[in-house]
Amino acid sequence: MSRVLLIEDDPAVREGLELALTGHGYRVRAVESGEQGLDRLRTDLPDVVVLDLMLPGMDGFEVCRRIRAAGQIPIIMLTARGDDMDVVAGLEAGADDYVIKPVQPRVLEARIGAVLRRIGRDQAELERHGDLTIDRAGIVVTKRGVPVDLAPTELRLLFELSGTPGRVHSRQQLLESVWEHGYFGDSRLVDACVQRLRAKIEDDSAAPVYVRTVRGFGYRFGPV
Amino acid sequence: MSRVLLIEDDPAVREGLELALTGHGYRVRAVESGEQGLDRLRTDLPDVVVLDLMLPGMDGFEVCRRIRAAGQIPIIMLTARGDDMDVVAGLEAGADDYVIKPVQPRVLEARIGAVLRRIGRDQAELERHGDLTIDRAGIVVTKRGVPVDLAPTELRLLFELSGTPGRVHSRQQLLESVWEHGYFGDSRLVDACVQRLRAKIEDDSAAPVYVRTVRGFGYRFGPV
DNA sequence: GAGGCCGTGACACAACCATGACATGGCGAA
DNA sequence: TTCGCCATGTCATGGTTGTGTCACGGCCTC
Repeated sequence: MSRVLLIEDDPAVREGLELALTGHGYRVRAVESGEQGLDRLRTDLPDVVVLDLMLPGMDGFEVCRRIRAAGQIPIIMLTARGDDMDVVAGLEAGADDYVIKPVQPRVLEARIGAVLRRIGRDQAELERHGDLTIDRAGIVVTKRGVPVDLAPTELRLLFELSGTPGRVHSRQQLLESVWEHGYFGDSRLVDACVQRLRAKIEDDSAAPVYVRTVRGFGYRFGPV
Repeated sequence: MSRVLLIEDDPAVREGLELALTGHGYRVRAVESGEQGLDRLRTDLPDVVVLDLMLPGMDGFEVCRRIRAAGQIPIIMLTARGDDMDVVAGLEAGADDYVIKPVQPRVLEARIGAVLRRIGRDQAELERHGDLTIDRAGIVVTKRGVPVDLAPTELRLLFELSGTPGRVHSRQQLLESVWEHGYFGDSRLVDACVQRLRAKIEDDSAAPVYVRTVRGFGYRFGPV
């Protein structure tokens, strides 16, 4: 089931499209401004963004550029009939496709389907946590777009922690889930691995942002 | 330099677009009927087809379907303003994109650019991955135009890996998908096959570009 | 201020992978 | 049919990289 982020200020259009898309099996998140859309982007990780060009506040082109900067989520623009120059500008701002208003739900569905087919199984599954991007399928972690070179155990540890952000994992739990085979040794092993991981993903490993220590309990990924 | 096959019966539009596209660095072949277009398709191997829907003789939808049947060359439709149902039908017939008449050359160029950019990282009939071209239908792999002689298992391995570029395949997964029959033996078998494959497709098998090792996890085709 | 908890760096060995050699078996050519 | 080639699986070797352990020292908490 694919997730669609719909950014459209006109309530009638928004609700109509939301209904139509939901009815066709998409999970839709509909918001009414670019700012809200960019907020949602970080938490919802949609597979495709449908973006109205004419928005109050931040305009569609700016939103488009910012979404592009954040990753490779495909963008379908909604544009007023006849504004060919808008189309050109939108495509140059990084949009993948456009649909001319008034929008026929069937047309939009066809376009979304086409975009998803193209993107396919490739990059549908990127997790973003602040500056960090985690691609579990590709086993790639990037920070601000730069790949980070992590060892296997460090990767498994990061995957485990980032799988449930905000939750504290005890050393014992981590030994069982990351190291798998019943482990007898010192639980300080986890500390060592955390340290190596921090050295690679944190800006300042003395003040970690991603992997935080919860004194007396274990480690937590992400926000406080 | 990309090749465009333009199928358009109106001489004024045809010549105007031909001129504009040529001026922007495309090699354009312009014909005036679907039949001529299909003929040209075989000899010219264009990177993209621009197809008018309203054609004398064989109509655009039929041409579209036949181009699709012949391969995965992307198709951009030219459609009359306001015919949303034509758009849907065109997309269902296999078109990748559409532009509404009257056509602004800049719009068409942007659409062609967008389509070609997508192909770049996606797949046409021939998948291109850097210097490597994979023709799954013809079971042919060429490198810089030179056919590479691969053994059956090496081919299956390459197909499996390149089918999901960027995704890491574990040795176990590969044993199941490439070797099929429930396999007990050493998973180092995969290593051996990878090594043989590399010897044939990599420039420097010590610094592989196509099939990369992901230590502790498996192998990945393509980009980092 | 004391005790416990954690971060840090060093180091040895263990795991992992590339490589080449070799045995086997299937298939086609003569 | 027989021979020979080629594809494939197995194994041993060696180099590289990752990992577990330890000891020390700092910091937080009580």
